[in-house]
Amino acid sequence: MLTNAPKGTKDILPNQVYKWHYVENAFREACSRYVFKEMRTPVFEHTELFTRGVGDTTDIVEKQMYTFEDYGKRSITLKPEGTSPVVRSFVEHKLYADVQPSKFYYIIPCFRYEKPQSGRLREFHQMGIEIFGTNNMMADAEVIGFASDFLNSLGLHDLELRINSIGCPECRETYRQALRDFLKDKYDDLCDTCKGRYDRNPMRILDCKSPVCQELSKGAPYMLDYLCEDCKIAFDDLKKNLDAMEIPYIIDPGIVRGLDYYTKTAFEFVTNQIGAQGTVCGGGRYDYLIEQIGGPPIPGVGFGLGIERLQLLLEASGGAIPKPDNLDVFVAVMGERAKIFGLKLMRDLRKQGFKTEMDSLGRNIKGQFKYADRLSSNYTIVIGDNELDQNMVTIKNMKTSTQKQVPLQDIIKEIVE
RNA sequence: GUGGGUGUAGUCAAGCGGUUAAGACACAGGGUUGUGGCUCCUGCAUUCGUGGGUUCGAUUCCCAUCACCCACCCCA
Repeated sequence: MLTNAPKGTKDILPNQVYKWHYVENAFREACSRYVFKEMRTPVFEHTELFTRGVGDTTDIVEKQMYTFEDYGKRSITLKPEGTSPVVRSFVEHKLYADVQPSKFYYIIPCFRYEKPQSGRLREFHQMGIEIFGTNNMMADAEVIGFASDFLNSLGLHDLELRINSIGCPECRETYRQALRDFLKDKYDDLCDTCKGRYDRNPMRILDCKSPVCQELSKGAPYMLDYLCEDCKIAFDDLKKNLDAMEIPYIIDPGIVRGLDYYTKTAFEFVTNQIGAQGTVCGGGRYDYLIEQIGGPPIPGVGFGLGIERLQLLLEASGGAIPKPDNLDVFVAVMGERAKIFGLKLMRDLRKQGFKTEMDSLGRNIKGQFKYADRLSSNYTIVIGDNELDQNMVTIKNMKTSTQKQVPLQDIIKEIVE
């Protein structure tokens, strides 16, 4: 147990971490082009932020949060998602007094007590963006367009973008009732899980996997048909914007976000290449969240993108992430004098910006070359008594297997070319 | 929370009731007392996730337990 990471957590090992750097750097660059500024918030927050923000009847809040009491008797929760903390910080620091709209991004760990499976962990990582302060569907389109561009930039082109409108609190309740009315006399035939959904979230019944429920829900009304005028205009607007930006999408009336704060726009980027958990990126609009948390009535829209799922997808789609070079120079030494000399040389080379390494296990010269090879060094510098006596070093190009003796002062010149 | 699958070295694995647990890769050392990638040699599991049970005998059969994986649910 002592040597096992906790269930649902994963170490990112040194030979894998370059993939994370690559993806994170690409994301930061995209954010820079789209003019989103990073916001860093604590790993934990007051529990109430999430019960109020995410919604206290959601699965996340009901049974998935890592909540504990600290020594000051405060109820603390490890972030289960990224949006509420950004909202909290926005309100706390009164950033709505800055020029609007506000555009933020974050790269964070999230924690949910889940049963782990492929693409689902208890600690996972999200990159996300948020736009606060505009009702304009341009913002929704920008957020979706950002996700699309970012994914494309990683060589991922065949993700499916699904969009939907889940309405505002008013029209959604009308719709739910319409759905219940439709299913009322079919209730007894629904599967057990859907019987539970009937009261709580009848919209879920529509995408139940059970063939019986699928049959029963045929002909059921769509949320899209129950949108109020305002929501309908917004959805049409969104589609118009996406068309203008030439972003392909499919309308999926089955999309329902699991966090209560969403309104109107809901979207997902989905793949079938990484198992059952195929939603790589999910987001939408949340017009009442900021107000609910105690801020002014300011609307917002954003998305969260799962880094682990992204990595799985990159793996599955063969998207090659370039491996960084391991080593420029290996300094091989023979004897005590050479070692002392090599130590200084290694330090100089590193100061000059070269990735440089020496052996510290006392390997013989053959062993040192083998080690240099394992580190895929471009050059190996050999220092022995001969070299020291002549004030020269031997430089071997490991790729071409050629070597020559050069004066000490010419080492760097030799390596650079 | 519910279901299914798997657990033999760092990794991939064979063995499936009988004396010392194949093999490959990796790793370490050597063949060459100053030169890597190829080749050759040597080393590398008193033990088969853990604990019980059955048996003269268990890595092999049974039970429990733990871990990992996958799916449902839900989500990133």
